[in-house]
Amino acid sequence: MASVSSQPQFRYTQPPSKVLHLRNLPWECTEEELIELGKPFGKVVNTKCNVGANRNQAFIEFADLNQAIAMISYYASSSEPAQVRGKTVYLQYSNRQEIVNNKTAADVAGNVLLVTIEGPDARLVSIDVLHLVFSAFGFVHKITTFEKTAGFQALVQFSDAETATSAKNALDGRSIPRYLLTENVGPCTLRITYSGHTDLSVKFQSHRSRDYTNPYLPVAPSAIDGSGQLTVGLDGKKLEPESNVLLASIENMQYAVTLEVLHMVFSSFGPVQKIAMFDKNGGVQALVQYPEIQTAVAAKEALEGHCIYDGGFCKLHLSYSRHTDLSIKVNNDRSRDYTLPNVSTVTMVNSQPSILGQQPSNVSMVTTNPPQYSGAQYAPTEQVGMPQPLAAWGVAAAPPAPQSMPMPMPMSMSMPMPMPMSNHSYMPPRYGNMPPHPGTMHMPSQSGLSQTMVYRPDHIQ
DNA sequence: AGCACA
Repeated sequence: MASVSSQPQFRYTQPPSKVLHLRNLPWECTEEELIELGKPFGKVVNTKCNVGANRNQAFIEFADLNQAIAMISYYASSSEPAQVRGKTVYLQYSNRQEIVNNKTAADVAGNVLLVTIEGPDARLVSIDVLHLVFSAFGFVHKITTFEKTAGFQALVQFSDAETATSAKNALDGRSIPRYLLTENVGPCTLRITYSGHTDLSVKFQSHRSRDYTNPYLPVAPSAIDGSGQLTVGLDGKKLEPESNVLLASIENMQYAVTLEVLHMVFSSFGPVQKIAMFDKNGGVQALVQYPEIQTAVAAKEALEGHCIYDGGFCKLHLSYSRHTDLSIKVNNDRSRDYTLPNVSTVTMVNSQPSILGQQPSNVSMVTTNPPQYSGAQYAPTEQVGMPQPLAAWGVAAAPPAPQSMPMPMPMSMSMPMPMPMSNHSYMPPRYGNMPPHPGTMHMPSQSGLSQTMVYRPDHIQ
């Protein structure tokens, strides 16, 4: 009962302190402005701004008590009051002797970001999408994801605080571009603060965590079945059984994708036996049959996510079909069996003006001499055309140019392959003449290669 | 216009 202090809550004179209390500050007064204000009187060693319910109070701590006294004394007798941005601020000694800055980790810039993915389908966002998004700002060392009361969160580790800061500034409050998400995933907004961590501990490559600096890290046992086969991809999705038949869906189909175009694109990997195109929930899909599973695998890995046309148009999404042999009933503009001894069909395909350049789409040649996609083909060929990643985020100010840090050790399971055509005899098309398409932009791939430009027809200019 | 989220 006797514990209530007899001290008045506010006194009109206070014992000197090297900490000064400021009030009536302008909205969102910065630390810099406080330092500017105190600097004439001594060394400001600490500040705290945005204090109080109205966030218009602050504290300045001087190195020496005499400096604080000098400032108070000066303004006590000055005809000009202390001002910040023309607003009079009121000074007095603080009733504390030092500023205690309970800066949380979230306030201290660090190399690791705490990312909260907001949205009803947030947990459907794969770690690969996060990696792609954050790689636009620099090499991402590690990512861990977890569920907390705050929702679905990720820790994203960069080399340094500067890189992390540029990512934070550009991405905080923004939504992941729709084209990076599958159709079943709703809008996902990113909330980003700094994490107190400096180095994440990643034990396994899994659908929950990755260490991009250590591709030899074992894959999580939970992702491997009894046979030692991967049943879960590193993105956490179940791996479909491989098949010689690919299901291609075409996103953002601004231009007609014909059977011939598909044949040409897919023939780069080996002979295409059959193609069947059909409409599926508003889009166009196609089944593409190779004789060999390996060919389909190569085509899928190389083409997945890439666009048939420059500019983000006609983006391919590939999966393995359950089919192994398509039954083509009729050769028309939607379906074709290239194995039939139908001279007119073969002639037509081979006499197609060689849109791809000099390379004839000679099926047998490709068959006997399949393209090899070795590491040498990682050589970036499209730096000129590297799009700014953030246009899709609706950011007015251009972000720093994406740094295409090469992976020290590419993880073959998650690395997008460079376009197979890049080093072929014809040149990949450059950005330039394509009609712009608002709202569509490409994220840079981890390898630094553009993800676009499978093929560019002459008839589109 | 009066002292720092617990």
